[in-house]
Amino acid sequence: MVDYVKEKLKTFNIYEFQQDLLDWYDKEKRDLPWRQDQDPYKVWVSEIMLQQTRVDTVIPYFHHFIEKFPTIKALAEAEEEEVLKAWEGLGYYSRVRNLQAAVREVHESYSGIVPDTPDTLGSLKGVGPYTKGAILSIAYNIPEPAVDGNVMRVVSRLFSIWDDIAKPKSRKIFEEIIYKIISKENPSDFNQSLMELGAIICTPASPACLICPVQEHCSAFEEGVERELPVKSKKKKPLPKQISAVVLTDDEDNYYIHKRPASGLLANLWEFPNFEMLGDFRSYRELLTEAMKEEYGVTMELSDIKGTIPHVFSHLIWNISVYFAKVEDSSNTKGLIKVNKTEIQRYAFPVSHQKIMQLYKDNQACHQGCQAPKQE
DNA sequence: AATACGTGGAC
DNA sequence: TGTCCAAGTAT
Repeated sequence: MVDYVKEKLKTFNIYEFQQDLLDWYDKEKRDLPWRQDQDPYKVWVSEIMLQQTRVDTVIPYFHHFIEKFPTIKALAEAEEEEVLKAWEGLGYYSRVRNLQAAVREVHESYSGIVPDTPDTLGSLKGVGPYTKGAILSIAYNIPEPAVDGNVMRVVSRLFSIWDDIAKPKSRKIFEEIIYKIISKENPSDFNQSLMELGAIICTPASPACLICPVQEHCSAFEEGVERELPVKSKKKKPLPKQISAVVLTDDEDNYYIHKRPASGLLANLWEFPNFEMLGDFRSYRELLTEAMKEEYGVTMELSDIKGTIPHVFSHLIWNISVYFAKVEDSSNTKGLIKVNKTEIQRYAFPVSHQKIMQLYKDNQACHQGCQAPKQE
């Protein structure tokens, strides 16, 4: 452990800190659906969902997911298509593919019991250092650190730690501190209370130090630097890309859609056929027509652009120009699958393509409305 | 170590 | 409108 942390720990009253924090948590903790019990499976699902995702966003997904897949067995035996559909719109879709793979391993190799040892638990797909510690502590009451963004922010303020929390190696510093200060009597509530404090009081932009239950233990507050911490280096800007997409239909109102590869961006999700436009923007219609012919063997008459849908990822931006088209020969659609407008609801799409579908539906509704004005 | 991987909300 | 996220993991 580095010297400046050792120094801070000497004057840190661990027992009183635990008492103050846990008392506050008892009174103020939010009533969240994954806090009903300590079922390791439900704790696991909630921790995966909560990765890089806000509590308010997760709540409805958690209810639906647990209702649909209430147990390890249920999730292990479910179709991947159905599982992805339950995750639709949550983002970071590899999380749920890894979760199901790991749950299947637990089901088959560990009699359906979520492992309670760091090595075995950490060997499961999608279970990294944070999630491992969260499950061990929250579900099994084992005093392991669960260091996420909240904990790094809170602890960096408590001990005035100026290391850059965006750097991977910084996490070790925080884990060492947690090992020293974690409650051995109640590691479950201790870890959760630290995260809860970060979510409610010790927030990034304007921490509510005046009502903080552990204000008197906080080095950053004492020094008046709580707004300067934590140090977090910035990430680079997303790279913009021009995409053209086609809502391809036939005379029977079927859609022709494409399944994305099993790895990489939006893995295993469905999409409308689309291509990155690298050429001259004046010839995008021709580029798109050629690409559709080459990639899928599709010939069609392309509409004008019906709209543009921006989609911002963390590392890139799609500007999706949307076209409509009817297939000329529906037997010639290699690599696309045909679904009717009822069936299409069973397939999981990224949000950008849900918006494309909505654009198409709105356009149709308007069209019908114009042709058939309502009667008096 | 640095980058890929989603989305919607807050300021 | 732009910027920064929010209970991270895999490669």
